[in-house]
Amino acid sequence: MNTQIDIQQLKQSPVFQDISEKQLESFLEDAPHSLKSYDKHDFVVMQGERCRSLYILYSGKVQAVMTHPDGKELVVEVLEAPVAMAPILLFGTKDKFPVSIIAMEPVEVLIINKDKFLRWMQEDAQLMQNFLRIISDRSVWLTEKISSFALQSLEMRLAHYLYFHSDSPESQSDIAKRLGVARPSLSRVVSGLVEKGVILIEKRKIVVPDPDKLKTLMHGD
Amino acid sequence: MNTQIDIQQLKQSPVFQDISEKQLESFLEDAPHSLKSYDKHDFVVMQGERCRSLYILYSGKVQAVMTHPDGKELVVEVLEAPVAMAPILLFGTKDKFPVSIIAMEPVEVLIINKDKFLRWMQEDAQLMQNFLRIISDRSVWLTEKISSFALQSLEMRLAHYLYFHSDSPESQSDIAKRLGVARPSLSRVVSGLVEKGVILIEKRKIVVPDPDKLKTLMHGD
DNA sequence: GAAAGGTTGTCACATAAGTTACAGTCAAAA
DNA sequence: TTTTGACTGTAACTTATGTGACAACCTTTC
Repeated sequence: MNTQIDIQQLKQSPVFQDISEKQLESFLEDAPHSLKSYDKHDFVVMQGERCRSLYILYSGKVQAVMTHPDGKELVVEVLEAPVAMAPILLFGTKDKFPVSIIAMEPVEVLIINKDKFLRWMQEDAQLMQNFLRIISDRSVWLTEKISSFALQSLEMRLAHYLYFHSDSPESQSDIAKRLGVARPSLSRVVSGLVEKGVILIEKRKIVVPDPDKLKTLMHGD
Repeated sequence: MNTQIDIQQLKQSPVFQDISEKQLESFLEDAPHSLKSYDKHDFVVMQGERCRSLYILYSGKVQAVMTHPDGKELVVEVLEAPVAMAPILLFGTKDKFPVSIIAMEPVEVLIINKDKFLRWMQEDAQLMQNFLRIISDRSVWLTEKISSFALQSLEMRLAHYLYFHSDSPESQSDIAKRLGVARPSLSRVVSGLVEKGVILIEKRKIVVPDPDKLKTLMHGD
């Protein structure tokens, strides 16, 4: 199977950090791989689906979403190309996606044979190290996320979120999904922060004049 | 530094699964390591502390606890020897413990030089694979945990907890800490389950006559 | 420019969980 | 046995968040 992959593009991904172009190129020539396209709103992967390949987001932007039987949903993270999509599943005991992956815009996904990749990784110390760093950092990030859900109020979580996403143009509905709360609940807390003078609303967009004010709210007043 | 380490004991740990005794022995002879003892209630590690060694719980039982400024706390997990204590920190970008580790009984911790261990891991494919499996599985577990905190009611989480811990003799206060809620709130939900006939209380201990009944509650009625 | 569809603010109400307090019960220690 | 301390049930009250609904507004499309 041969597709025209831009090595330069791929090299930007943390998985291939400090891997030479030559190596990457020769690996791709050797390993079976394919490039799949998806339209906006398509499900790239459904929660619970089996996975026995390495998925790399080659272009575009996707959401990782957890859905619960009763309809509630949580947007766990947003991924932008180029980045590995579920590195955990390569080595874990379970091989089912814990989240659904949904295209937020037209998207291309590079699917690479798992066994070939494993072998390559065992030969290339740098690649292995990249991989270990990625999933280790991910674990730390997940642990902190648990802490925020279990121990922090919505106001703290919103402050935290805005502090790190002050520039992004997300709607309040979207932010609500990322924080796992109902939209009116979020709106209420947003109004609260406006009254406190921490944020302002301009043309329906949340503006943060002074991020330091948010910081004081992030760990409890 | 030489301490009398029982190789048999250590071999039971998932990190050293399918590693031969000989190898383990010769590694320990080569690598600097030490064995530290802690009493019940001691802090083995404080949240935020730096870590540049491999910590292996050699004997005893510890809790991993997250504490928040306002006093709320969450017992993230309970670890029983022999098991690696913070495998994430070996390869991640951050090197600070995201949780405190507290001894639940007298405990011994084996502290091994990180660089030696890394080198060993790069030489031994089996060890590397064990390690990858452990942190991958951990990520899946953390992801599911986030889902339960963000999307599930306390009743669902309690049902889930009891389903997997029906035999353990934990007090309600302890369970409350594991679920990250106030003790009276948990007591209320426990009473609710008793009324529903799903569990019963015998001598202050929660008894689960029929785990299948719990299962139906785990994912929302 | 009108229509359609999505986004926001807000309200009234319902439910879930936190807080504080206190009394009853059990179990270990003296 | 008595005492002490920890654990439990529960009550009254507060606070946080969810639910459903609606009108106002903005943006895109026709």
